[in-house]
Amino acid sequence: MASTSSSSVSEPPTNSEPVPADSVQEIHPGEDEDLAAKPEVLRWWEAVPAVEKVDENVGVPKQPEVYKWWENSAGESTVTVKWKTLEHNGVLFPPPYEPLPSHVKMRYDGKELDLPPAAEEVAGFYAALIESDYTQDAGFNENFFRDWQTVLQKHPPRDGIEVTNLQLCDFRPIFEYFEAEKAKKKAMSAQEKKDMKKAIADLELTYTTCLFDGREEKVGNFRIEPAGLFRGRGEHPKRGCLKYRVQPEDVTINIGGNAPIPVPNVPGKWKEVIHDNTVTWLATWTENVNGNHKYVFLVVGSSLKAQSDMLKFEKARELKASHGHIGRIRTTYDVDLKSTVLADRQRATALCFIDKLGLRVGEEEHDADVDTVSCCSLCCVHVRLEAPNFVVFDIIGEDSIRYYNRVPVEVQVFENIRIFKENKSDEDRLFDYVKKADLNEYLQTEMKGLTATVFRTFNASSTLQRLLDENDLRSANLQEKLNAYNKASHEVAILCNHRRAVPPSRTHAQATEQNKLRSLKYDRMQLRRTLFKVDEKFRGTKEYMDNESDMNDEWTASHEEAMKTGDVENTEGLAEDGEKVSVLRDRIAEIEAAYPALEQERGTDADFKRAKLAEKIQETIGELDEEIKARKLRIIDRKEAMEIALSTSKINYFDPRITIAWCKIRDVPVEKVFSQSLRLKFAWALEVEGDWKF
DNA sequence: CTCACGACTTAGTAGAAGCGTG
DNA sequence: CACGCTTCTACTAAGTCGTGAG
Repeated sequence: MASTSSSSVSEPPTNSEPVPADSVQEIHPGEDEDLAAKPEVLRWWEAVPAVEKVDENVGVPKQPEVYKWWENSAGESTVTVKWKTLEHNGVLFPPPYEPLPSHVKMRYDGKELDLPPAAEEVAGFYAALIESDYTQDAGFNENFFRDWQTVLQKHPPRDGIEVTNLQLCDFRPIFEYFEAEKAKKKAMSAQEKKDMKKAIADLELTYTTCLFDGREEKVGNFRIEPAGLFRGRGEHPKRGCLKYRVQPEDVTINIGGNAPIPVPNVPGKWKEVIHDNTVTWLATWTENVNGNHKYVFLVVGSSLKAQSDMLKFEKARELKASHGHIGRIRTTYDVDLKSTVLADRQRATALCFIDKLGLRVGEEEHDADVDTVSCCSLCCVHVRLEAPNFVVFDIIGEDSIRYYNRVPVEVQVFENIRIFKENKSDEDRLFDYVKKADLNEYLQTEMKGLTATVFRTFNASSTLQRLLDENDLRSANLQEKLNAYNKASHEVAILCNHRRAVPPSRTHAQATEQNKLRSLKYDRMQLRRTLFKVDEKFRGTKEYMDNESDMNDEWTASHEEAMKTGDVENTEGLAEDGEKVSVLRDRIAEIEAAYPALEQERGTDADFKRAKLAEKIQETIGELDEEIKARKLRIIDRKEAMEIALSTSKINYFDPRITIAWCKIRDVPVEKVFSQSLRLKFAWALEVEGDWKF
C-alpha cells in the first residue's frame, strides 16, 4: 500500500543540479545555530526508545519508556498521573475597560448616546465589527442586540434615551475612533513599537513559563479570553451573544500541593484552587455563552503535548504495521457489508466511509446546537445514490464547512445505502443502528487503542508517504520539489476536507483574471460580428451563435469606455497578459483593419478576398476559444487551490518523520516546509534517518 | 447502562509579521 | 519606505473520546 520498501527509495540526489538563481537554496548559516542556541528545547525523546515496539504474542504495545512516572502499576482502571510537581503563576486577566474619550459618542436616532462604561464596552464590541460580515448576519445582530439591551437595562444611557431598535443605532463614531487608534499605533516609530512590545513581554514574563515536574515548560494560553461577542461559525444559534468578562471568581487553578498559590492580577479571589495531578491543565473556567469549559494548557511544543503527539502517530503506524491490522479490518468489514445482522451491516458501511473517505465519526447529538453532521449522524437526505454506483454526500461538516463528494463505491455499499434508506424519511438517521460509542468499542476489539480518528491520521499520513514516494525528483530544483510536496499535501487536504474562506485580497486577483477572460470574450464577440458582416451565412451557424454568456451590457459598456481612454491595461490588469494573447490581439487588429476596405468592394476578386478573410477570422476565433477555455480552467483550478487549507493536515495529520525523511532524501532544507513553530512542535522527529518510512 | 460532562485534539480565522517591489 | 501580498502565529471554536455520576 502506502509504503514502498526502503530499497526502492531513490538515492539522495546529488546536490550539484543547476538551481535557478532565484530559488534560494542556501540555508542561512545562523539558522542551525539558532536552533541549537535554544537550550529550552527539552530533548525528552533522547532518553527514550523512539519507536514503541509491539509484543508479537500478545498484541499489546509496551508502554514506551517516556517519563515512567505516569506509568501506573495499579492496572487499567486507574487514572493516569500526569505530573508530580507543578508550579505556575496562574493566568493573566485583561486590563479593566477603559472608557472612550468623552468626545466619542455613538448615535441613536441621530442623537448622541451617553453610555455608561459597561454598556459602552459592549457597543464597542459591535462597533469594531460593523464593516465585517458578522454584522450582515441577522442572527448575529439579533443575539447581540438582545444581550446589549440586557446590559443597557442595568446601565441605561445617562440621557434617558431608550434603545429599542438596532437600525437606529449608529456605531460609526466608535468604529472610526478605533480605526484612528489603529492608525496611530501603526504610525509609531520602530523604536516605540519595540518598547511597547518589550513592556508587554515584561508584564507577561511570569506567566509564560511554569515548572512542570521541575522542568521549565512554556504555558500556552495564559491570557484569559477577553470579553466580546461570540463568533460561532455558520448558523450557530448563539452567534453574536455577549461573552462576559472572566473574573478570578470564575477561574479554578490547578497547581502542585507544595507550590505557592498565585495571586490574580486583578482584584478578586480564585473560584477554587485544586491539586489534581491526573490532568494537565493549569487553570479552567466555564464560558457563559455555551457553558463550554476553557482550559489553560502547556504550549503545543511542550514535551507533554509532543509525547502524546508522537504516541498518536505510533498508534496510526501500528494500524498498518507488520500485523496487518488494517488489512484484516478491511477484509472484515468487506464481509460484514453483507451481514444479515442489520447493525453489523450498518457498522461495516459506516466504517467503510470513515476509512475510505476520511469522514469523522460524528457525535450523535450535541445539545441541539448547530446541525453539522458526519458519519454516525448522517441522515438520509445527506446521502444520495446515483446509478450505477455513485454516492453523493452533501453535508455541512465540522466548523460548518460543506462537504460535497460524489464517489464511486462498491456495489455492496451502494446496495446497502439503498436498503438503509428504505422506508425512511429525509431526516431519519441513515445508520440508525450505529452509535459512535458502539463503533469505537468495536474498533477496540480489532486493535487496542483504535478509534475512528486513528483512521484519519493513518490515511492522511500513509497517503502523503505514497504520494511523496511516487516522484523521485532527481533532477528537480528546489522550487519543483516544494511544488511536489505541496501537491501531495493538497491531495490529502482534499481527502480530509480542510477548507478555508478565501481572503478578500485574493478574490481581487480572481476578479482581475475574470476580467482578462471577459476581455477575451469581448474580442471574440467583435470578431463574430465582423465575420457575419463578411459573410451572412455564418450568422446562423451553431458554433458562432454563443453570445459569450457572462458578458452583460454594463460590463461591455465600461470595457469599451476603458478602451477608448486607452486605460484597459490599468483598470483590468491586462498589462501582463502573455505573448500568446498579444499575438492574437495583433491578428485581430489586422482583421479589423482589413475589413472596411472590403466592405464596398464587389466582384469575384472581392469574393475571394472575403472568403480568405472569413477563413482567417474563423481560425482566430478557434484560437481564442482555446485560450478562453484554458483560462476558464485555470481560474477554476486556482479558486479551488485557494479554498484548500494545507496547514491543518500538516499540523495534525502528517507524521512529521515522513516530511523530515523526505527533506533529507530530496535534499530540501526542513525550514522550507516546516515553520519555526512546527520545527518546535516536531523537534522530537528532527533526527530520524533519511530513509524513515511511515 | 446511559448519558452528560470533563479533558484534550483538531480546526478555521483574524491579524501580525515578513517580504519583495515600485 | 509605504504598499500589497503571502506566511505565520495566536486565538478560540468545535470536534472526539473516555469516564464517572446517577
